[in-house]
Amino acid sequence: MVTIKEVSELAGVSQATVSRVMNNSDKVTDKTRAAVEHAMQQLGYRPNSIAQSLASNRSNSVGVLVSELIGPFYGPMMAGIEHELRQAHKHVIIAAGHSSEADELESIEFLISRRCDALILHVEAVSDEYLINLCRGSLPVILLNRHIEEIADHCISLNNKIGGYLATYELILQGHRKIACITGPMWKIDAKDRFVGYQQALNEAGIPVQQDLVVEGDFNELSGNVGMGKLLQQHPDLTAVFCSNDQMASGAIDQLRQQGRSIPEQVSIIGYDDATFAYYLYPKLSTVHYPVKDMGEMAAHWVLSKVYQLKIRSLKLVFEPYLVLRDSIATQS
Amino acid sequence: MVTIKEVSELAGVSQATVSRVMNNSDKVTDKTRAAVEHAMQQLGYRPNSIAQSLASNRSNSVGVLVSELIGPFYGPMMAGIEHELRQAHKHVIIAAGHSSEADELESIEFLISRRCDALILHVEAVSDEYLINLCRGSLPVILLNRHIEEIADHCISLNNKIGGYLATYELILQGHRKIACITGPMWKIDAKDRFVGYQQALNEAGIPVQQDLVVEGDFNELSGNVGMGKLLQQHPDLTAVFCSNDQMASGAIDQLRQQGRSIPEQVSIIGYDDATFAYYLYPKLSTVHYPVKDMGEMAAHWVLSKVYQLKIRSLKLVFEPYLVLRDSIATQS
DNA sequence: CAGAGATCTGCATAAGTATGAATCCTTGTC
DNA sequence: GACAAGGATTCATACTTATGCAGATCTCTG
Repeated sequence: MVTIKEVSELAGVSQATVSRVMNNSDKVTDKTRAAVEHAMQQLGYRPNSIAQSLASNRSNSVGVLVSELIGPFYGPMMAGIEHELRQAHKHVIIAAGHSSEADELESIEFLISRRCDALILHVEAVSDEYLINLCRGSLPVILLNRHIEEIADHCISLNNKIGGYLATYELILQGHRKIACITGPMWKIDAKDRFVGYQQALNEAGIPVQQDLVVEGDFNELSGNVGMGKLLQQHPDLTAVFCSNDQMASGAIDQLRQQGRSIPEQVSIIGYDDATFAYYLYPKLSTVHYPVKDMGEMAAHWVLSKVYQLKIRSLKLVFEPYLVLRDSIATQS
Repeated sequence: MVTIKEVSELAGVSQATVSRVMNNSDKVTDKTRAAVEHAMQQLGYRPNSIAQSLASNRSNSVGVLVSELIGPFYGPMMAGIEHELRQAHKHVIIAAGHSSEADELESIEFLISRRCDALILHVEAVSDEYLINLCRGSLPVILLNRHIEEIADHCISLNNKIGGYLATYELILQGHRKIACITGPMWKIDAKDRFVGYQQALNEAGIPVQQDLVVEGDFNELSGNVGMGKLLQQHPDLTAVFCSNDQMASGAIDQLRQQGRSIPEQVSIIGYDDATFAYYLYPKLSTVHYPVKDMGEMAAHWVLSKVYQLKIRSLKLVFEPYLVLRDSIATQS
């Protein structure tokens, strides 16, 4: 590998000058710059970024930890992050946490030991306390899809209340009154917020919230299927269901179809997340779009601005979801 | 940050000894080892992996380039790679190429300049020549999902002929005789091979291959939709279709439904890839499973064995797909 | 107990770049 | 032509760890 030294010798300057040419930090004459650049060309010089990192105490790499690499979330998120960071010539080092606390902690250690300049975390299992502590440290950390009040300025999250509200409001708007809800696991703040939005929309429309129109799922498909079964048993006359994510919506659709109910003619369905497969469901699922990619981009922007001093137009920390209307909702008269 | 020096001072040994304790390369007395480890504990020492890399000329990182981060493919692939490499404490640096030659080339440069110990590439746009050259260099490179004869031992690929064969064979087995095919773009070797498998299965069954039962698509949904339209126009009596990927299968299903054909009762469909959404289609799509995750794992194994001298049981370079039968195929009598 | 041999430890240097301090050179002024 | 001012360049050192070689210590044998 050709080093800065060889370049300097060929160009007839010192190593320091070559370094300065690369970082165009200090003033360099056009003439010497040209000479150096020519020498670099000629030798096919590539700076050794490891050595750069050691000397500058900057690794130029950002660690990204996601709870799961598989699933509809990770792709768009990573795409957003990678795209933005790369333009700034920063490296993305990834790690997966597999939704287990031990794994997530280990992954964070792993990334720290790699001397990442910043961390973008999409974690589930790790405790608030740990994260608060982490953020208080010297290593810049941004949390994706998680909101912790004490370190709110380190959190990029989605306003799930609005999402739940929008979904329910749309159903109301289409004339539905008997609107069921299959929630996510209520210990998850996301699930809770979405449910809050649901209640709020009903309240505003003067429709009482009936406890037995609400079933708690676990964000997996099967629970949507089972939940739908329960709901139909108790309320055969319901006309619409808000599912707290698309997986459960898919399960619910299966159950409805099994019972011979047509969608959306007899029962309207709305999901949440706008996962890739939502489009492929039949009928194509109307849902609440979760702007994961935008949020990934924003996390990258945050890092670029806080860590690498790039000027960023604006930093938005709380995102708002929006409706994606497809074919799973019908007007109820 | 606490360095090896501080550790050595606290432990009362030299830096070299501390280094040896970490790498347990040379013999170290249990006593001194204990002293050193105690000191490390006490100071909360974390080795600086940047410095390690510089000194050892090993970055312990593997560059992974994928053409697209979004899409059903890369999640499982990345998961497979990350999982295996992490167990060996290697870092994964990712880059996306966006299916453009310039971007892919730049990404490769980018990863090389990061001094990756090896590269795992999933590229589309870059030429064979370039890759052959790259593989001839000193940096270990493995190609995922691409087969180039000259460097076959650097390629992990899927036997697409078998896949096409299996899919078609299954349709024949279910009694179908009038089997159409929506291929991918024929300049892609994958698409071609899948089609070859289709032809072979028909030949073996003594069914003539009819050119007007074959339509060329572009792997996107719309082309499946359009292609299906054409096929139905010319052959209203066809009973089965082999689609060269799941996206096109989805498009074909839409078209069939639009024309009031029931699936699988009137027309059977089989896809290819087993993308996540295949399960969510209606009817749940029977398809050919593409073992992306396994292939990602194998790429990681390859790297671990070639670059880091880990012992790996076996290296498999050509994978075989298998059928996943769900609800989109019916028996034809 | 001497001495050979084996085992362990320390010294010194190397890896490639960044950067503050010091020096050199250029330019302009009188 | 001398000198100052300021810009361009170089010098020297730092960043942190790995490792060949030499030296130190220990173990065992005769």
